Amino acid sequence: MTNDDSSQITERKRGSGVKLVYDLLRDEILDLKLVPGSAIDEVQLAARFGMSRTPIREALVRLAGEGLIETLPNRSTMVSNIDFLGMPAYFDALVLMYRVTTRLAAQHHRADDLLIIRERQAEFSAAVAAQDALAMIATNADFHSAIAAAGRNAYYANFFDRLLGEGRRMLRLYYQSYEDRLPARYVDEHEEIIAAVEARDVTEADRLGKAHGEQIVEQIGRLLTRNDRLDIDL
Amino acid sequence: MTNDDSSQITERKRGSGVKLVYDLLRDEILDLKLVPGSAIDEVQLAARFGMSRTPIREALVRLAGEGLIETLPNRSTMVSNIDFLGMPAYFDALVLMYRVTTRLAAQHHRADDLLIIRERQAEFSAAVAAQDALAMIATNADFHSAIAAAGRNAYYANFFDRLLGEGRRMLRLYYQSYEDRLPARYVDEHEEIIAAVEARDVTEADRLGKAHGEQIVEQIGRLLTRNDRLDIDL
DNA sequence: TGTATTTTTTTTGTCGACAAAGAAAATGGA
DNA sequence: TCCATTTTCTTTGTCGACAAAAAAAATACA
Repeated sequence: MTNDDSSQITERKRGSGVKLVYDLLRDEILDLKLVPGSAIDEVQLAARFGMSRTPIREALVRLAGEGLIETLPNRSTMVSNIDFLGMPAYFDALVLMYRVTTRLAAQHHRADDLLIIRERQAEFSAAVAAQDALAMIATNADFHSAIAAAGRNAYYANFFDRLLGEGRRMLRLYYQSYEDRLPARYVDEHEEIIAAVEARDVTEADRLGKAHGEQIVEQIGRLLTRNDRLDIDL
Repeated sequence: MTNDDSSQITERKRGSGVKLVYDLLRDEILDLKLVPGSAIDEVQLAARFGMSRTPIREALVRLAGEGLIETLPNRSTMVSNIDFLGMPAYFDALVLMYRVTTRLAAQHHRADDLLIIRERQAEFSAAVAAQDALAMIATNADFHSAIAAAGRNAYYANFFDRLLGEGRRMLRLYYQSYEDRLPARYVDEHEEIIAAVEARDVTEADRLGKAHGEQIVEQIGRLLTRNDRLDIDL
């Protein structure tokens, strides 16, 4: 069981609590362990983590800042719903960022960037081999995040990270249904991207980034049109 | 003294305090009333606003989430420094967003969007006429934010808003030196943009957005190379 | 039985207080 | 006088408690 919460009330370092709660909650939201629309109770979380409501609250504020939870004034805070109506806009932004970050990585990457990128790709590849859907999704996001970091534009990288986070939830929907269908293809595409980046072939990097993004978008779109009975309310 | 804080301790509605502090602090940061690098004291703010540290803290957490303040663990939190080293990256992102949002506005705007955009343009024009530098900067950002909103892509709009916010600080530096130099030109350019958006001329909107962005970038660049003795530490 | 009103419950927003973590100041020794 | 160590001071991080708001339940009335 991954969700074993026999939380021993261990001594925590001052200030580490917020990050702990934030990271865990963020992961649970992005992995859809916390269903969109479900309520979040502060006191319950406080009990679960063995701490006061204050640090919990701070973590929630940060999550709200990223749009991962929504907080009705004076009333319950809940996990944000996936904005299906906004998906065209999302995909538009995502593909553009795929292009821009890959292109910039080809231009500005340094030697050690490639090491990190290859590491992420190895992790992704391992997750695919292990058929671990959750790990695939997370490591895929990490891979592209590393590409963005190599592009040396913090503004794009931040924005892209946010998009990838939101994307994790949609990909989770995807892999819930089609489980281990064609991720091998993504491994190959990642390899191509790495090659283009290493060769500093900006045009090719741009093309591959665009193709990779549109690929994913198309897959998700196909899922949503074929299997539109989701256990999540719009 | 602009900072006259004879704050009468008036009754506030529950939950309004955070927004109050957040908005005011954000404005003060973006207008450079709070100097980058200067320390922020929670108890002082609490006294100033006549409330407890808790809502102050929440406002600070949100500001930190947007990168407007930085918080050293256990030690003072301070207004974020302007990242001059990252300026090329910033300008790159800014110009791209000028293009994308203007282009999308031309595609997707609706009738009432234009009303709002014209309103913002009127406010900007008024600020220029009144030679009110701070108002010029703020209303200029509002104008482009309205354009982005008309583009109907919340992801771009959010990102662009963040960039424009950061830009307000740099523009503030600009107008501190060159005061009321050539904003009239911007008014005209805004009018051209409005016309292109209204005509749904995507190509022209893209071109104008790009030109407008590069214009501003060039201005700031010229300032920084000519007058590099800033009263702000890197 | 159905609806309006009151009461209770639940959950958030705010507060004051205290402990921890550094930084600054004070002390002591050479 | 200079440096190391201890002490004080400042500022944050966390806590438990209480009040406000809204929802849910209970009550009263037709």
